[in-house]
Order: sequence, then structure tokens, then C-alpha cells
Amino acid sequence: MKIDAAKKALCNASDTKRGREIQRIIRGEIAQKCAVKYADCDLVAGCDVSYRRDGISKAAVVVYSRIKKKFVEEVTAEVATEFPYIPTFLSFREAPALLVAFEKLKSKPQVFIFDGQGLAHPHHAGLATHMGVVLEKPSVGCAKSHLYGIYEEPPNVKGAYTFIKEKDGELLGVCLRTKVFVKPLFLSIGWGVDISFIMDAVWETLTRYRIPDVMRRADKLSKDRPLNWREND
DNA sequence: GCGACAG
DNA sequence: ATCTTGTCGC
Repeated sequence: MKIDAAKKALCNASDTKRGREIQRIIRGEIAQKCAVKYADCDLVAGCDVSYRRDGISKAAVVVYSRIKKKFVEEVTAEVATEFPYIPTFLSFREAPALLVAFEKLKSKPQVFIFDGQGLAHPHHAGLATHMGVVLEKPSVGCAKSHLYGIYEEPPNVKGAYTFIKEKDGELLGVCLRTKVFVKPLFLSIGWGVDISFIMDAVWETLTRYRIPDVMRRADKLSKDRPLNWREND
């Protein structure tokens, strides 16, 4: 799929100062209303990135067809890791590899799920929101731990959830118990979607594990090593 | 000043 | 995220 050049430029920051400026721009592009209904979507993409000590970042994107009830495409991309991991600046570390992978996609997913926050970010510019704006596609944040927002621990029952809110009460996402006796997930609104949308998108491929299958697949694929892989370089 | 801090 | 050994359980 093609990606707008101007939008791609919002994925690179020389430093955190510039990164914060970009996040302010991203925040300004957040849609006020849900433009698409999950029920009308077919292709859902799960996106993840792994990092190796040799300085390579590997992005993986898997596409699930709701109509066919199966995965229909997988792509990966490796690029040099340029940005360090700094809390609240995750986008600049993961986006470069993800963009290369997205451009390899033959299909056109209508929904993108990321391994991080969306609006549940101090500047409402988490990875999912950031990429949603860049791709101009509905996006969902699916994080394994908390970063920002006020919430309470949901009851120990599968499906139980609580809301994650901004200090002023604005809804950012939900803390969802996907499995009993296991830490809950932190879902948050990315771009162009609402609370029910992100709940449906994650629930769609949730089985016996804590993480939805679409994200587990992307995670595994991003960590796959070539067959002729060898220890010492 | 102190604690928190996606992956 | 990555690294890393053993261990518990179906």
C-alpha cells in the first residue's frame, strides 16, 4: 500500500525536542468522531517490531480477513535501529521499520492494531494514534502494560474491563481482562475509532491466551530468524 | 523534589 | 524490547 510522503516525514525525529513538536501535530489531527464501523471492516492488520542486538529492527504485519476467518497476508521488513527507546517516544523507534513493511502489503487493511498505546499517552500521541494519522486508517492501541491515564484494576473475570481516562474525564481506552489470573491488557483509541471499536477488534481474535491471535502472530513473525541464522555474526 | 515510565 | 536456566503443568 502507498503512504503519503508528507505523512511519512512525521515518523522521523532528530531528537526528543523535534519529536515533541511532531506529537503536537499528531494530536491536532485526531478525528473527533468514529468514521468507520467495525462491522463494515474485513481486513485487520496486527503490527509489531522486534529488536536485535546487532542493531536491526524487524517489523512484521499480519492481515486477518474477518470474512474468510483466516490470515491472508504476512510481510516483514528489516531496517537499522536509529532511535533509542525513550518512554513516550516509542513511535520514532518503531515507525521506520513499520513503514517499510506497510509498503510491501499487497492487500489494504481497513484496521491496524499496534503493540502500544493510542490516546493513553501524555500527549495523546501514542504509537497507534501516531500511525493512524500517518496511514490515515482506523487504528487501535493494544499494550501489555500501563503508561498513562487513570484507571482501576478490572475484576478477575475474563471480559471484565474498566475505563482509562484523562484527568478531565475524557475516555482514552479500556483496561481489559482477557484471561483470569493474568495481567490485563491496556487498549486505547488510536485514530478514527471509538471504545466499542477497539473492544471488538481485540476480541475478534482472542482465544485462550492473554494476547489476541492477530498480535501473537505479528509478534512471533517479527522474532523469526532466517533459517541459515548463526550466532557470531 | 519524587515516582512513573508503551516496547 | 532482549537476555537467560530452570521449573511447573497439561
